Amino acid sequence: MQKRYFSLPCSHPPNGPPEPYYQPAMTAAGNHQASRSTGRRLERAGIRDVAAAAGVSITTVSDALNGKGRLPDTTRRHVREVANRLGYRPSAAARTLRTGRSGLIGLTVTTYGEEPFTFTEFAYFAEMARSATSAALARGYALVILPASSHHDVWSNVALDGTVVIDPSDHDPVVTDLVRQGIPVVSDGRPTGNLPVHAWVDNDHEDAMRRILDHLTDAGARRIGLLTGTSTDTYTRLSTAAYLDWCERVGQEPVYESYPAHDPCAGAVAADRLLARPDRPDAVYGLFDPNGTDLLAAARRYGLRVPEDLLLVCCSERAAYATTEPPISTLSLKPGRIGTAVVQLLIDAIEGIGAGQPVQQVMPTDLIVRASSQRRQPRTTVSSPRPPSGG
Amino acid sequence: MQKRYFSLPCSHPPNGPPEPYYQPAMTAAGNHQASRSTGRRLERAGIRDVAAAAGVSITTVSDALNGKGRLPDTTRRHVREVANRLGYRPSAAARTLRTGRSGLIGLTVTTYGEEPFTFTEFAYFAEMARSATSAALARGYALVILPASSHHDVWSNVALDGTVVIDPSDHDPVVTDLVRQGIPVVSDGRPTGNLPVHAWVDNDHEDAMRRILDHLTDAGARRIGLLTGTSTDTYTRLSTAAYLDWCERVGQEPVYESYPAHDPCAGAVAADRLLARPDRPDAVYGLFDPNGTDLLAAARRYGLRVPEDLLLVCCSERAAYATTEPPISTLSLKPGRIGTAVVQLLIDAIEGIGAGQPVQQVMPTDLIVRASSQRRQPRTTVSSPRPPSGG
DNA sequence: GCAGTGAGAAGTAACGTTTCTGCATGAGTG
DNA sequence: CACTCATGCAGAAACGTTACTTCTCACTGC
Repeated sequence: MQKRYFSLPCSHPPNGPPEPYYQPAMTAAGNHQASRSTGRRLERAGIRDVAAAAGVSITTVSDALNGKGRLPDTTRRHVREVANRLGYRPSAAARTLRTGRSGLIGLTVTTYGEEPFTFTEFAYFAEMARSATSAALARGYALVILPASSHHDVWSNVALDGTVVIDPSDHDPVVTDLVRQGIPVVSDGRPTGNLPVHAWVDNDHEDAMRRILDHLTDAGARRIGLLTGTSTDTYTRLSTAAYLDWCERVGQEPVYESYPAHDPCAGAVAADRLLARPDRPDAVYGLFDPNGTDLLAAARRYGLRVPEDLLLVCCSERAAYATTEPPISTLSLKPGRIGTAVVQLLIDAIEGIGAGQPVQQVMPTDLIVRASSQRRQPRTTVSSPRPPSGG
Repeated sequence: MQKRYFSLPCSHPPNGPPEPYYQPAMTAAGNHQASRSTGRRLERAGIRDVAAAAGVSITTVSDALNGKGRLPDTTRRHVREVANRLGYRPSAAARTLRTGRSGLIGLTVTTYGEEPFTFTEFAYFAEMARSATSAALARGYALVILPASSHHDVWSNVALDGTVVIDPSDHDPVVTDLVRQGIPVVSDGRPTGNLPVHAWVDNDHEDAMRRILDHLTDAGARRIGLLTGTSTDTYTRLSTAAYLDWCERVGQEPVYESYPAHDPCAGAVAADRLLARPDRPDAVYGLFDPNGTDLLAAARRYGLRVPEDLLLVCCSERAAYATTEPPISTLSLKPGRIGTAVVQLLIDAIEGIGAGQPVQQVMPTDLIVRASSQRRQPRTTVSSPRPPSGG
């Protein structure tokens, strides 16, 4: 026991708080150590040491600490006290090897460049990761952050009970490999292609689109434009399809511009293009996080007032949109709820709850209405609606 | 191989993409399985199966795959091919148990409430975590997110090679326990008390404070106020001390208000208090992330123009401060660099590089000067400096 | 012809748990 | 009184690696 303290920069005395049942217990560990030829570094007390010190078998120690077996409370308490006194910590590796459970969940984010996180979806990811961590912890699991397209080494070096994948790409090799190994995978976002995930959680993007378009119409919009992406992920696809669908239903000619969503500059250019069109929309919804500022800047360049001349909504989790001039209405995907749901489904799959049935869970979104999409503002004089410039 | 697919909600045919070298290889695993009495779930190929299939011993397999031992390239290649064909993945748990290395690093964030992340430092934490993850991955380690004051269970359930602690509190029980187990701990932020971390990384807060105060003076400030915290963490302590020191040196009466930094509302109140004082400062530095908006709002309430009547700087990583009206100068702690440095030090300690000497590393900060702290603005007419209202 | 050498590979003991099985003992039954 | 049966515990076999030691040749130099 003292030896352990010698090598540590620890200033308090080697004798801990007074404990009952004190015996020269570490001698057992000492003998044990002496019997082993390999001199390892800092010797931690193992289950054997506890068993020897408590005068029972290792079976009894294991059972006592794990609440299993048929043991009277006296034995259980005694073993626990001894374990405590020796500072015994079970080896996670040994337990994992034996039980096949590591208590570890992978959190995988798709990477666009070298860095493991995408910046475009950062606020979303941050909140999602936060809630996922919370949810996992609450059920006794910890999250390991892993990049989707990493060196394979890292992936195979960590024992995962399951993995959460955010926006998996088509035929993601990592996901396929994990599933092939029998490791449950749950994705945030509908998997494209036929990626064999066990479950997924996604927002109801079609419903969200309809609600936004209706909201803009209610606010007086006559021609609603869309800023969308060229990529083929489900979010973009579903949203754009819902927009086109809505246009057809209400009889509006679609007015949209698409750009590669992962290119931060392209958004501003596309926003400009959209407002430069002869059939300029009097309301725009931007599918991606930076579109709010992009559109606001473009509107300024064209001398358009928001919301008087142009109504604006964008999909984002950024708190900053509450304090822009004017504040911009946003659609929140509620990443916190998603993160929680994904983790719950994954752990259910890991623990065999729900019979391993694949599950799809569609989550609602939140439309946060701010000044940018309201013609009638509470604290302002009512401005008469302006006729749209092109129709 | 087919059996594995049966239990999966996988819609594509059981035969994957065409693979070279296909043989009924799983029979090896099958026999292996048959020889064992316990019928476990999905059988993964183990090193034994590879050895049997390749017609060599498990030692040879291990050596071939790990690049060790004395093996001719032919054997090595052969073993690798067989391993590949069987889809062999070494068991991380077994490796960890045997080698004592898990390749896992804990990332611990102090929690104020129930949630594992602090919101106040969120932009800082996000960037720090991102870069720490990158740095760890680059050296073959993965990060596990763990809350500082969590159920002890989670901590002892994961085999950690080391831990990064962000802003450890006084005598943190988790840190003390980890160190007692001989697990290297490196902290972001100087440890308070005599917490026995192996190394720490921190910004040069005194230097930062001096630079900011000098900058504000250069911009015309006559009386510089400080918005600071009541807590006793080193950041607050060092910064406040440096401020007082500077005041004494230049002969200015200190003008500061402190508030509990973890209370989001208190900041706005304290900002108000600061500007309501009879000896109102004509420049303010806010130590915490939200202080920029707090102070801007307070200035508006008092009819003070920024930067004409009040110069403003605050310590934050928020990108949003670049687009406020006016844009606010910020001090960036460069969390990316910190995250990288912390991880490097930790992995050095884990791998025994640097002889286990405790290391302290002080990192520079970045002052990002924006309109809020410049009386002379590039694109504006020069406004004559106003006399400070109180002195 | 024979010890010496070194390559190539096999044998086997750990690593620290959990869990299955088994062995006593004593109390309750017909 | 033989019997079941529950209780309290111990023994030992995994779990899947890695690493240390040993073995077998074939080839060298003397």
